[in-house]
Amino acid sequence: MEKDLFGICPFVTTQKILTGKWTLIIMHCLSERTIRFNELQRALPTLTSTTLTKQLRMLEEHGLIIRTVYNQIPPKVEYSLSDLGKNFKPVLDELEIWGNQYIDFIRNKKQV
Amino acid sequence: MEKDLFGICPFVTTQKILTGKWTLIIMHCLSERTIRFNELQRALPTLTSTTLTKQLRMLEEHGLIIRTVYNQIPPKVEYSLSDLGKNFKPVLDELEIWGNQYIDFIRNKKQV
DNA sequence: GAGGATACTATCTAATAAGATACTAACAAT
DNA sequence: ATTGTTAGTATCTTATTAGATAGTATCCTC
Repeated sequence: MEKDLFGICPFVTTQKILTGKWTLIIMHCLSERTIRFNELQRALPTLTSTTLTKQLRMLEEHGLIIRTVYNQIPPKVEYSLSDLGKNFKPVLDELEIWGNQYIDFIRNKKQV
Repeated sequence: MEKDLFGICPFVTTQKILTGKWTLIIMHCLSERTIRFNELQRALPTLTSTTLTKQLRMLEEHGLIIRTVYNQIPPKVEYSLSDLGKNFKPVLDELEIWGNQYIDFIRNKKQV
């Protein structure tokens, strides 16, 4: 993304944060509850641990999610939303509404 | 994006549509008014015509924007939102709010 | 002592996307 | 005849992402 607009324009800035291919569903999952790494993997079976780790790290770096490590064996790591992440909820809600509209739209197009 | 979730999950589906690096600001510009190719270029000076064309074509293919060609010389082509594109406005509004919050957040972080 | 559970990491390859550069068509004005 | 205008296209290179594969540490249970 352009340096000149990142940190200035809210659209360019947000787009940069949402570049990851899975960020929206991850954010959606976390908006429902705190969740463990493994649970996320099971929820998104087509996503490998390599990619999941990368996306989570990126969201953590951007301050949207919090990673909590429990010092036990076998390991336990929980992911939850930060305040900034929680404030993202209205975006997710609107995205869900629009996304479902879009899905209807393409279904109708195919039927004709 | 995964075929298994595209067209089913609203988040995965929307993320796919928003992959373009400039789609959000383009949608924002078009949500304010119908606009010509050249005007968009001037509004986004760091974006080349190659990339702008690609993004516009993609949004058109997905049914979010409408391309109107006026048969005159020099050429005139206008871009505007379809109904589906207009329905995207609430998402943009929430994104703008959150994006500005995020910008404040990183500014404060840097100051500390 | 073998296998399972968890949450990864390292390395590499493949796929996708962005951008640089140069060019085009057609007419109007100078 | 040359220049300007608009909305692109074609080609190529570079950058960014995703994903495949294999492996790690530590303890518990069988």
